[in-house]
Amino acid sequence: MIKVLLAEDQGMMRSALALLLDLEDDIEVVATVTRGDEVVPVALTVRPDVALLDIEMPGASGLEAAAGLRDGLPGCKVLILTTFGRPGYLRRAMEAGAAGFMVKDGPVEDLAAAIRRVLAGEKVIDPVLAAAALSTGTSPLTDRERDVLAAAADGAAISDISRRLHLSESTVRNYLSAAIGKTGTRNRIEAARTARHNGWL
Amino acid sequence: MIKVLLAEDQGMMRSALALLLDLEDDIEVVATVTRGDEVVPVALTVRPDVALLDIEMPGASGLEAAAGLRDGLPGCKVLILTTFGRPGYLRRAMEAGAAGFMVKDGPVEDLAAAIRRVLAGEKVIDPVLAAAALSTGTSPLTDRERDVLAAAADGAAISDISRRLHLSESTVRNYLSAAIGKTGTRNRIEAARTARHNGWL
DNA sequence: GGAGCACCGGGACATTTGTCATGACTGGCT
DNA sequence: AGCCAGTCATGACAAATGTCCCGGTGCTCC
Repeated sequence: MIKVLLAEDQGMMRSALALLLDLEDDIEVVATVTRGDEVVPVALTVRPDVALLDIEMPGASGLEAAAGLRDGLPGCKVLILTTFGRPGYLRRAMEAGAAGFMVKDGPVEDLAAAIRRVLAGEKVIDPVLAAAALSTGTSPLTDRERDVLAAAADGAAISDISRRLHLSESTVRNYLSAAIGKTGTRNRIEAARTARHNGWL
Repeated sequence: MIKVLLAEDQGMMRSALALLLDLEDDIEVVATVTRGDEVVPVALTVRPDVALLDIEMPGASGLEAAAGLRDGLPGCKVLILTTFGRPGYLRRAMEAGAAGFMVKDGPVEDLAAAIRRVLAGEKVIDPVLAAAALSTGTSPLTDRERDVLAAAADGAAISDISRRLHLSESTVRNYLSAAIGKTGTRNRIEAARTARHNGWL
């Protein structure tokens, strides 16, 4: 019996997946959590064989949770399940020690198959996405550029960002300008869009 | 037997819902579509009792599809199913003749119950959301303000927008300024955010 | 026949944003 | 030691943005 931990914040998706996976003869969902920061503590008590993690979750992202599991429960295989096939997500998932990366596309049957395959030691990765991740390359943004761009993305003015990050306004402008240049865009809005699209944010 | 048409673009959610609804004794998913503009044509051939529509879909939104069904197949009840509980979405859904509005939260069991209730002639609406929709009120933006704000939201500069919408740059600035004022925000990014959050975009 | 509103545009203005050159400090790498 | 990248900062400048006037057109409603 394969013991699965399911982390997914959207209620309907969570309950649907749990029901459908339980229908499989060899799979048992032993725990479901709705927040990223609940993954590791719960996993430590229920000891699942596979953790199925959404990326966008409150508390902590699935990628952070994956890194936590690698350190805290190395025997547990991590399968990332996400809505968005962002190249940067895949890259970060692999760096966090994930064994598989699936997009919430394609039928649910694939999911059970993927669970069995990661448990058998295989890596499960969408080939289209893998190619995109390789072609897009790694994020060109430095940590600070990412911070500043993320802050700018939700409408903060230069002065707001400078206060939030304890930087001078000039510095913020420089980082923002660098981010715009590196993303090949023309303003902060476009820069934030492409960064998000590539999973760099 | 309740005949259901399911419109949902995300593969995993679509197949999961279809499977689970088919497990119900009195419900049968007679058609699934992945695009908003497929809803009406398919519905006209399969004649479902209930249409379960996602809002965010390629081709046409679920709200547009709902309006199309009201005109083309008035006997068919429309149940909107969406990720985002935006007040404006609910309002527009009701205006498009929807019989119910559900958020993709809460368990899947609710869905089957909602289907039976709309078929019985009831309106099914999340009470929390209904209150939010009433308190938020209708969109203060005029058509043009919405157009301009939507264009600005994905990074277009004033000059880009003026070309795209065949307006003078002065006019674009005026509309944008009006949108910022009406949303009570400080720049186009914040304005776009709150407009999106309220379902005004 | 006003009053009100959505629409479209112009001009002037202050503010914000983005660019560029420059420099200091740090830590890592060779 | 020299070199490079990342971090933080200044100042100056051009360009874009946002605000506030103003004017005109149509349309609807009372």
